[in-house]
Amino acid sequence: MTEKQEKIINSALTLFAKEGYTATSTSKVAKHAGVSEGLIFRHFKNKEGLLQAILQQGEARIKELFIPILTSEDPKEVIRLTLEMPFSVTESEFEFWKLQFKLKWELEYNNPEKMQPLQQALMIAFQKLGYEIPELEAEFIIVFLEGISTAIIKDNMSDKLKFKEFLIQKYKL
Amino acid sequence: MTEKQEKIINSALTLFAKEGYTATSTSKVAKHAGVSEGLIFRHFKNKEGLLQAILQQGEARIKELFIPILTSEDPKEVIRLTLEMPFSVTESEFEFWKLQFKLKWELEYNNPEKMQPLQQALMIAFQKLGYEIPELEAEFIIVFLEGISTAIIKDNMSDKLKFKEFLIQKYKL
DNA sequence: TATTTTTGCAAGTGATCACTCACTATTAAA
DNA sequence: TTTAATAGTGAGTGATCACTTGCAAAAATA
Repeated sequence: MTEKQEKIINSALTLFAKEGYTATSTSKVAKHAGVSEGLIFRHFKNKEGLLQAILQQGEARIKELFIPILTSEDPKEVIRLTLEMPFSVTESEFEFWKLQFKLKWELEYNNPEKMQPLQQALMIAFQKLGYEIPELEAEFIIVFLEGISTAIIKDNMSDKLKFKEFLIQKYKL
Repeated sequence: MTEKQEKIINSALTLFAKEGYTATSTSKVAKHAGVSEGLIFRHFKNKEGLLQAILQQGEARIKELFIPILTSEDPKEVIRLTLEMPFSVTESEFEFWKLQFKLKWELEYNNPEKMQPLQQALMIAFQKLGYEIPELEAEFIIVFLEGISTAIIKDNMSDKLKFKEFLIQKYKL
């Protein structure tokens, strides 16, 4: 991975997350990265290839965030870590996180199965805690996660800290 | 409103909701509607004007769906009707509903204040029911609504009916 | 050191973009 | 029935789109 190659990926991530994939031209990416437009196609074949490179690189980073949740034996910790996740996305991951949501609507990128290991872990956690319908409790959290994430990315939440504490209290974690 | 004008609006709504606003060209809209491309600009000035016409027309229809919730005196009914809303979007409103979500991410259309009357009504409902922190309970529902809507539009919900019943039971409605 | 491979750029390519313009057909008012 | 306004068309416009090509510089390999 050359220095210019990384600059292209970073610029593209920034612009795709801000303006959207379709609305961002390859010439804009090149200008932002300070390289010739042709170089994008030399390295990534086409615009779609550039996007895939960004996604591949980002998903590798995201996967690590799931490890502590999926390996925990304590059911309350599983639920707490899951609910806290959207509140603890770092500045550096924020752009990639936002891009994921944009792509879900802009292109028809639909892979809910990405969430399934988490949903399974949540179900087991609720089972351990004696909830009546653990599958639906787990699905409830997954569905709710989408709402929290949107509210945080769009900065529509009145008080993040208060809301987080409210959730923890609601599930007695 | 001429017949061709309506055809343009309907075609644009369909295509914008399916392919996205930026990715849908005015020539595509014209072809789908069976009119000349120039007519779009005669009637709506530009592409943005066409979008605004769609939004204006749709929002008028949507507002009516909120009336029964906002006028109800029964707190349990307020909450139940709110939670049931995403499950009862009719076939004919589905496209417009989907478009709303697409635009929220594609363009930076961000007007959370549209939800505020509903959030206020929910807060009062939770207050009447004696909940400890009614403001956060109301915000919780609003945030959750985003998640349910996404799951339904993207068809990611295992069993809509079961999930709806689960929600009603959860709030003892 | 000589040769090959990779990296990079500038200047293109045709296609498509949103939009305009000159003009005709239809409708409505005078 | 004449006049004026509106509805509608089709062939354009320059700008921008994703992408290609030819060639030079740099780096890696021999």
